[in-house]
Amino acid sequence: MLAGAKLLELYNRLYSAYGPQHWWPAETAFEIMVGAVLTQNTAWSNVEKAIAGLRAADLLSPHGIATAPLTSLEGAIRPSGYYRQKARRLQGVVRAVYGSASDLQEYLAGPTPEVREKLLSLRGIGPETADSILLYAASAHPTFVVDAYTQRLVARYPLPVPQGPGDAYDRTKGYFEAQLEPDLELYRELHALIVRLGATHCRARPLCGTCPLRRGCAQKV
DNA sequence: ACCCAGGTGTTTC
DNA sequence: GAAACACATGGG
Repeated sequence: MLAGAKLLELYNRLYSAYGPQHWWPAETAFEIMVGAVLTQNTAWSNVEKAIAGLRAADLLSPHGIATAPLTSLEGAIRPSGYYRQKARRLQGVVRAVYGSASDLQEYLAGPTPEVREKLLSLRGIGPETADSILLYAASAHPTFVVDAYTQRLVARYPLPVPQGPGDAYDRTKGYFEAQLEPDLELYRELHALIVRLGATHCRARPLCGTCPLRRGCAQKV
C-alpha cells in the first residue's frame, strides 16, 4: 500500500462529508496564538466570548496583554475558564515572544524543531498549543497537531499507530508526519476536519449512524 | 445535578 | 515514568 494511503482515505472521507474548514478561526496570527492558549481544555464557544472580552477591553494586542493588570486580563477572559491561570500564562507568553522578537513571525522563524522547543519552554504552552501556533500562526511549519479528538480517533479507527513506549502525543504525531508529506495545507485541513468530526460525532454520545467514518470505525473507546 | 470541552503543570505513587 | 490532581466557565 502506498505510504499514507490510509490517512489520505481518512482525509478524503472527512473532506467529502464536511468540505474545507477555513481554520484557524481568527483574523490574525496573534489572535491564533491567543486562542490557542485560551482553548486549552475549553469549548471554542467560550473562547469566542473571551476573545470578545479582550477586544471590548481594548486588550487584544501584544502591548495590551503584556501590560494589562492581571485582574483586567482575568475579567476579560473569564468565560474561557481557568481564567486566573490563563491570564498569567497568556501574559507570560506574550511578554516572552515580544521581548525577544519584534513580531510573532520573527519569533516563529527558524527550523521547526528549534522553534517548537522554544515555545515548549514557555509556561502554559504544551505540545498541542505549540503545534497549533506553529501550524496555523506561521506559514513554514508543517507540523501535525494532535488533540483529544485525534487521540480518540486513533483509538477507534483502524490506523496502525505504533504502541508504546514513549509519549502518546509524540507517537501519534510521529505516525501522521511519517505517513503524510509535510504539506501545510494538508496538515491544517486534516486537523480541522478531525476536530469537526469529533465535535460532531465522537463526544460522550456518539452518533455513529451518520458518522462519515462509520464504515471501519470500531465505535468503542 | 451531572458530564464534557480543540491541555498544562505539579504532585504523588 | 505513569497516574492523579488542580485549574473554572458555560452548554447539553
